[in-house]
Amino acid sequence: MVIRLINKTRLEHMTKQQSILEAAKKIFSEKGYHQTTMDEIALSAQVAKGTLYYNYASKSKLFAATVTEGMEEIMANISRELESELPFIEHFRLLLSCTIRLYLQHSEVTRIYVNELSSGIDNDALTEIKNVRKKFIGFIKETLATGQERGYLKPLNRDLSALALVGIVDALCNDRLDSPTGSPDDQAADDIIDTVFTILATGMVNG
Amino acid sequence: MVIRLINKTRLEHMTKQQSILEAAKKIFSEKGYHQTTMDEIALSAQVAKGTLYYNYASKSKLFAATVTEGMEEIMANISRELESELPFIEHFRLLLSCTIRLYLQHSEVTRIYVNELSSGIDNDALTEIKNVRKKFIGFIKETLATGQERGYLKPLNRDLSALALVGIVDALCNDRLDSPTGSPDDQAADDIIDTVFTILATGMVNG
Amino acid sequence: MVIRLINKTRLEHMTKQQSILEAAKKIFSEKGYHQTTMDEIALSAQVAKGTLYYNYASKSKLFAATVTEGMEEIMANISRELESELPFIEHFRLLLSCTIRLYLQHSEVTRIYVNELSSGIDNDALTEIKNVRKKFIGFIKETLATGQERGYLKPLNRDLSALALVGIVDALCNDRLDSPTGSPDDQAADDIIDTVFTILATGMVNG
Amino acid sequence: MVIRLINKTRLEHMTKQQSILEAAKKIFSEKGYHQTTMDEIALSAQVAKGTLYYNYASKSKLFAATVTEGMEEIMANISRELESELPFIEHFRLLLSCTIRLYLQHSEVTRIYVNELSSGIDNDALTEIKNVRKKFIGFIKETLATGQERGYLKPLNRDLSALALVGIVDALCNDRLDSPTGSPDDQAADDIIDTVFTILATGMVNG
DNA sequence: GATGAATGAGCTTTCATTCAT
DNA sequence: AATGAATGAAAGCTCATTCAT
Repeated sequence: MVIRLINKTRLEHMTKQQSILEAAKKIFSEKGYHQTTMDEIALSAQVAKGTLYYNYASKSKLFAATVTEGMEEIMANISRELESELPFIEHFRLLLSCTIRLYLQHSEVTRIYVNELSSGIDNDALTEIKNVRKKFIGFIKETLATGQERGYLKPLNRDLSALALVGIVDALCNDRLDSPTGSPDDQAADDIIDTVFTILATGMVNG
Repeated sequence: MVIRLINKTRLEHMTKQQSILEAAKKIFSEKGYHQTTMDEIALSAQVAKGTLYYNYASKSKLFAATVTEGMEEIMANISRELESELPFIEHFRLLLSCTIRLYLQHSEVTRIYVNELSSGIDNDALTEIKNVRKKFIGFIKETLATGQERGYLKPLNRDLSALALVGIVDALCNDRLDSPTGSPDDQAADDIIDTVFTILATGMVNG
Repeated sequence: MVIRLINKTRLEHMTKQQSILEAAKKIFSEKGYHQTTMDEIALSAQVAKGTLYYNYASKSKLFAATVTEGMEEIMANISRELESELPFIEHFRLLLSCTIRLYLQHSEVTRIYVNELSSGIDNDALTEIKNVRKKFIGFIKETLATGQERGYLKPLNRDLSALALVGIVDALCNDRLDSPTGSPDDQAADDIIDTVFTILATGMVNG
Repeated sequence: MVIRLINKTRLEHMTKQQSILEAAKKIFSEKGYHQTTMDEIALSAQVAKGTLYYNYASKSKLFAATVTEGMEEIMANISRELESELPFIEHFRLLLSCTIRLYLQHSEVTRIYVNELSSGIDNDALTEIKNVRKKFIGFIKETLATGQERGYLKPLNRDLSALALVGIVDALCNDRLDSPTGSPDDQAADDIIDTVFTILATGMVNG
């Protein structure tokens, strides 16, 4: 078992809580929920195992905290980037492009988020995670709703549309992160953004 | 722990292999890979635990066999339904509609397929499962390729397009299966088909 | 930590269930419920730890089984010895004498039984143990009831009388077993029997 | 986990030592030694966990202190009530009645005292607790000795007699405290006192 | 082919105790 | 005198897998 320790000097500037969360994010992302042990996280965060439990009631709570914290950061970032006033279609493109970019950038969290939504986490924690997902989809839905109200978007079922958007993004980003090259280069991100935008904006069918 | 046994008279017409696979499908689908134990599967299939290992080398191999067999049946069904000669756009709609219908119909398998692609299955078995997914996406890609070659579809990146299609279908069907109403009624399926078709064919943006 | 293994040749004539129960009886008696670990019992019974759990659902269930089985054997023995037809007062003395003798003989079980009735065993198991105690007290009550009905005994509250009898026996036997000399010799048993009989039959106060 | 805090205004009039002892008494009595954690005691006593260790070297020492302090208070009370000059038989009845009354009144301490004499407390502390018990029995023995010397009581083995007395009182009071009605009412106490007095004074046998 | 008792490595979790502040 | 974050040894329990029958 190879455990890469978090860079020492970074650790010194973190509280234990932070370094636990950091370590958890990394290892959950690499190995998935069930193949990650609390021992590994403790080792990687350079704290005693008891310290994990002093800060988080259980493995699943730590997991939920990891995902929640990570996704909320992503959502906050997207929100910030979308604040500018732009024509709707530009706005829509921006939504897609920054979502995809942040998905790929925060690959550790999103990998967990996309892949581990089921798989035997206890119910409390699972509920918490599903709530983040709902929040994220609700967030997308708002933009779509605005577009529909102003007549820019077709009056499709909003829930399904938002789900569709998220589904595309999940699938493409996850495949990208799974492919052997590893680090998401800009070229790949641009390809994904273009394809997703074209499909969602104008569909696949010609003229 | 409630284990619903498979209907007795059905069991009598099955080989042990089949009843194991049947039981595995049901339980993996209900509880996910990690929360399913070999004891439960044996109990539900009404065979001894040793018999599981007599037929499948390990839990993960049994899991892989379950998914593979299930998805291949779905793919065969889709192929069969697509054999008729139709104008391309009708063909495309048919692809979507029967994919979605079969996804919802075979909810046990597809639930597993969508949710458990990561999560700590050993590598051999994981590879096998990923191969089924590749096969499925390749299968979608073919139809898209035909459409592009004949000029019906825009010349988008084919891999990404196929992934996008599968991603939308995964997301919408899984959400449907997850929602409290439980049994997938036709109304819901039709909604999904319409929305997916509209989006993929003509996009979300108006005129 | 010193674990005395059960005599090898005896082990060969036992089923694993029996040797587990035997080992559990010995170790629970020596160290009490909480200081006994499942590892120790497994080691002493010469089975794997998993085997304990294959046969008993939990530590507390194993404990309950140990006490129940042991006490029921004692009760069966007392019953057998009381079958003869004797004048009531002889019968009463016999009840006391064989109870005390068997308490001291089966010191492993009775030590557990007297000392561990509270102390944090989970509720299911605790209920089971308390039921054995009730059964034992009920058993004593019957003899007292007979004596009262026939006019040999004073019409005292039967529950309290039975409790009193058991309380005296518990206290004296337990003190005896606790005292450094260890092995309960006949002299001590006879002293206890005489004292208990005198007190319970005729009281402490002089004529 | 429900922790009832000690009444605030009472707390203000106590030293930390006292409030720790008070909290310990309550919680040890409710849950037994092993199911009580130092966290709970600290919480209930409204001090930090470190403060527990500042005042008592270990959990078992705190436990021993709790029992010792409580039992010594009971013994002091009994002594005080027995100071009056009475005919021996009245004196004997008074010994029983005030012992039983105080047992039931101080149910928190006596419950601990009766139930937790074994169960894995470390040896130093255990010795201390056993000493209190010896002291209590010695205390009873004195009264019995006086009675024997003056010819009021039969010349039975004094140790065993004292043990018998304590055994009866333990068993009846503990059963009473364990029974669902909860609060020990006077009726119950009187029943116990009468029964115990009759049995110990004149025995169970008629005429 | 089929069985199920037996295994033991490995996991999460608990909690008395310590010690820098 | 008092604190409470941090510790880590130790425990109960799970379950995929094996193998004698």
